[in-house]
Amino acid sequence: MEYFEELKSTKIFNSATEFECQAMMFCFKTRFKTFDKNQSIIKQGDKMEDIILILKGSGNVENVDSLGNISIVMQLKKGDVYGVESAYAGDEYYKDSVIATDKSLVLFMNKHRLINPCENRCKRHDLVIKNLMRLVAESNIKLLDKLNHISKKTTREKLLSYLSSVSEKSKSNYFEIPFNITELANYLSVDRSAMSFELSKMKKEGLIDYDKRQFHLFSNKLK
Amino acid sequence: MEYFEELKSTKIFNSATEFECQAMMFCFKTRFKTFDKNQSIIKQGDKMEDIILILKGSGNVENVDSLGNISIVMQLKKGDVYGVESAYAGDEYYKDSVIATDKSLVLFMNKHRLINPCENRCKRHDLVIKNLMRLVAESNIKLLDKLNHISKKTTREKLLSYLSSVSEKSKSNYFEIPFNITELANYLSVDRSAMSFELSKMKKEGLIDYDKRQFHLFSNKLK
DNA sequence: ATATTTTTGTTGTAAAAACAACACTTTTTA
DNA sequence: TAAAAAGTGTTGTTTTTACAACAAAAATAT
Repeated sequence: MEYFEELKSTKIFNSATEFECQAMMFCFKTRFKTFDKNQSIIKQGDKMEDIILILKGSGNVENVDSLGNISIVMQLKKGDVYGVESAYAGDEYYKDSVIATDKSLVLFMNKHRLINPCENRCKRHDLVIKNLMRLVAESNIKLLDKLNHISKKTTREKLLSYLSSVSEKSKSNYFEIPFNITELANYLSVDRSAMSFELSKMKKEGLIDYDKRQFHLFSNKLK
Repeated sequence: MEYFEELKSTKIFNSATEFECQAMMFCFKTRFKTFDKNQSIIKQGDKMEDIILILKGSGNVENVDSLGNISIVMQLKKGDVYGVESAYAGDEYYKDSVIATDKSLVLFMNKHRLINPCENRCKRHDLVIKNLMRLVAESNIKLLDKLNHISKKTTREKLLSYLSSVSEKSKSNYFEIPFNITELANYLSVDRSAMSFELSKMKKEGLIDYDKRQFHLFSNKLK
């Protein structure tokens, strides 16, 4: 079966055999599709038919509001899904776009087939739902994390909250962030130039050092 | 069985019989507890043992950061749970407080017992997990909603984004918000006095009208 | 390898927000 | 029902932000 190895390595299909996977692929009416960097995997406003699973590569969930402001809602890595909450909420249209940030392989699964109890009684469906639960819980954590950062009043506080959290996750004061500067500004919902200015200021003050996506946080200076 | 009616009316236990509920109460090592308005149901930083379910009343999930700023993360209503994501993430301590906003009845369920496959093979456990999934998905939606509001640049935009969303949900331009003014400021992460000032300004401009928690949105004026 | 596009840092200016202080109102409590 | 506490609206001041514009650097495409 094509792509079985990729499926096997995700949290959602991890415990299924090749045969079971094949049955589910049929049951969920799946399609595999590849995307180049910067291609749209999902377009905000399009009719929502599928829940997607990233099998290779990565993507950004982006939202454009009525004034044209772009916000990066969250990032998707290998094994992540997008659309589960919306499917449960019964949304008809995608509320965000998903843009590939690398060459990517994506699995599209029919949302009704995936979240509703299976008439075909395909053996592993219940287990997949259980696995999905863990993924949705993780997505929740990501959102809470982001909320924590952007709830801060000043740009500096937002930056420090974000950088500290990445630093903590990587268990080091030296770490790489998964955004470029422009994207980080969109993620933190601040003006890019103002943020860039604030970063330089923090560098001058000896709070942080950085080059491209590489950061060093002088945590001893953060009283 | 005590409180069976309350359990029955929640999404998570909705499909279980009294006997099954009783078994699960034992299996999840549950405790029922009542709270007065403004009492702490959960204290940020306390050891996390339980996932809670609101059976009567309501509560606010609040987070206090290192600078003392209070943020209302989300609201919990009857049938809502708190702590599922943290349990999956393996958090040891509660990351937020939950404060009763009414006289409330709360069910405490041991987190390990709830989220792990059941050795006792208690019949309905799988179904409960599936129901839980829907709740976590809903909580996800709430967070995305909030994120949408506070990602806006100005206080006015935040207010309009929030008020529009409440208006939409209540399908009317006249609606009641579930916050007082101070709480709304904490929810939107803006300064209370500045927000109060902005609200008056919007009232003067004829964009909105309000009194206490009652709002009227003149949507025709919002270009 | 060169041209083109995108990203980045910097600046000045105008707008908006936070903060602090205070009087007044409403709600809670004893 | 009186006293205390909590919530609200308003104001002036200071700090911070957004916005616009531009040059330089880096990344991408041809």
